[in-house]
Amino acid sequence: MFPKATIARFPMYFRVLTEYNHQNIALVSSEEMAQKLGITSSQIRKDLSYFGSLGIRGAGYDVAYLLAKIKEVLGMDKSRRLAIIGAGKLGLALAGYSGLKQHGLEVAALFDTDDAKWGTNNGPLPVFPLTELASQKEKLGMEIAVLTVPASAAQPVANLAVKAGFKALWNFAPVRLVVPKDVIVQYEDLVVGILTLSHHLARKFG
Amino acid sequence: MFPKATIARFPMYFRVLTEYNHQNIALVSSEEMAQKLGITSSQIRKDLSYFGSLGIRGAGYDVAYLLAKIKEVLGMDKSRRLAIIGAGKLGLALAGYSGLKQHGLEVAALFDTDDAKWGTNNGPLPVFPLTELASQKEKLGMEIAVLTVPASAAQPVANLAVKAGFKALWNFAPVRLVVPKDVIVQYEDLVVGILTLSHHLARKFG
DNA sequence: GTGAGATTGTGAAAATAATCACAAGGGGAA
DNA sequence: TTCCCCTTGTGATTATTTTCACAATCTCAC
Ligand SMILES: NC(=O)c1ccc[n+]([C@@H]2O[C@H](COP(=O)([O-])OP(=O)(O)OC[C@H]3O[C@@H](n4cnc5c(N)ncnc54)[C@H](O)[C@@H]3O)[C@@H](O)[C@H]2O)c1
Ligand SMILES: NC(=O)c1ccc[n+]([C@@H]2O[C@H](COP(=O)([O-])OP(=O)(O)OC[C@H]3O[C@@H](n4cnc5c(N)ncnc54)[C@H](O)[C@@H]3O)[C@@H](O)[C@H]2O)c1
Repeated sequence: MFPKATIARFPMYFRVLTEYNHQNIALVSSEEMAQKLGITSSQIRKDLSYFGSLGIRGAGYDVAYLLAKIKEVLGMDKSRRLAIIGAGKLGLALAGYSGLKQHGLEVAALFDTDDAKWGTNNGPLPVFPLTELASQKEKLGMEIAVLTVPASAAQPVANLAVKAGFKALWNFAPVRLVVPKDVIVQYEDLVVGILTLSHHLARKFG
Repeated sequence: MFPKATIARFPMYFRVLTEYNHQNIALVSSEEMAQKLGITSSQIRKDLSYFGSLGIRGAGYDVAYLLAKIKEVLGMDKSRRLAIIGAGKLGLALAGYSGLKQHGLEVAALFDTDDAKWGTNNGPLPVFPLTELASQKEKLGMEIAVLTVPASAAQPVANLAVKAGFKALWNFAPVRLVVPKDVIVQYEDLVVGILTLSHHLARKFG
């Protein structure tokens, strides 16, 4: 129903709308948002048109209403709970990232095979042995598994997550995962962004 | 010359080719790579066709040669040095990420305004006061500035980076930056990935 | 050297995404 | 109410990306 490219822009819209909301601005035009976001206003209108007709001609969009709609389509209307598997450098950084909560995403627990990491010494969040993944999933109601383990561990960990009942995996390891087709995997490859920069530098300067 | 979408897949190709190389496999077919990567072989052939004709019909692609070509186009033939600005949770995770070096990217130093972070107590890398950005850029030969500062600091920090002569910024703060048009900004919005998952979960389950 | 089998390279077609351009409303002043 | 101004919503157009399909041509076994 919503194009992928449109879904990918909604988080950005969510953030500027939240800002307008805090400033008690009730109406905002596509042109105003476009300026702030560095994209075209027709892009915004086209994206929002997939909701049906929710703007007010001559005036703009109702900030609070649009915000509610975007939250709904992104599944932010109820808070979703995450399990972070791999309490290493990246896993702990994500666990302490306030941006997640601001988008309705709550890290409920971390998991690791290293017993030195177990317990609550790493901050407010508990680190459990990986063997407890399935039981804690039920207890804490977690829906999304975040994979921040070394590449070599990613596939076995994914298998465990699938067996534990996770239907959505957010994978930071640079590895393609094989999973049943009712399980969705979102790959996060940070190297792409910086190598794109490197590519442009190489073209321009050498 | 190379489509954006193609450039975005090169890092992935680079990794499987490196793997084949370590296994002393000299030739690889597009179908073999495709299987491993979960994409179509025609996608791979089309991507590689922008180099001109470098495969061997009936046999496949020369792993070492293809690797060299991809390195070249991604600017990995010489090692590029990075400055990480913001020695917080994410900045330190990136500083300790071995994947960067494996792709020819070397973190040379971190910068922070917080004097408690200055020095070399955070590991092998020095953390400098932000005021030294320009001078250290020259001394260490850094080309890319990585912004891992709070959203509110991102624009002022970007201004400093531009003034220091950086022509490429890798920005993790959820903020659009205004920069001169000879400066490239690559935005990294981690929330997009996980909200895409959340969206799918909401469609499927509610 | 020849033929069978494999794999590339690439035009053409299809799918997806972005931009354009303007008719259709809605707001608000007088 | 009427008229003017503003902004949406969207069909049409253009751009980009992916997929298809197969001729071209290379390898290798014999
Ligand atoms: N550090 C970064 O900034 C960064 C950036 C992008 C991608 N990544 C990727 O994220 C992953 C983690 O990177 P990192 O830098 O945090 O590494 P890390 O070594 O700091 O952390 C990995 C953690 O996973 C744990 N672990 C190992 N095997 C496990 C298993 N089978 N089950 C559960 N836990 C296990 C380890 O004990 C460790 O705590 C890697 O795949 C890396 O490529 C990291
Ligand atoms: N933590 C994550 O996993 C994560 C994920 C995605 C995006 N981000 C984004 O990355 C940025 C940093 O996040 P974090 O979690 O590392 O925060 P953090 O608070 O741990 O680190 C921020 C660091 O920036 C420093 N700083 C503040 N103002 C500065 C300035 N003007 N110049 C230089 N340094 C300055 C602080 O002293 C601190 O060390 C934020 O914009 C956040 O939205 C973080």
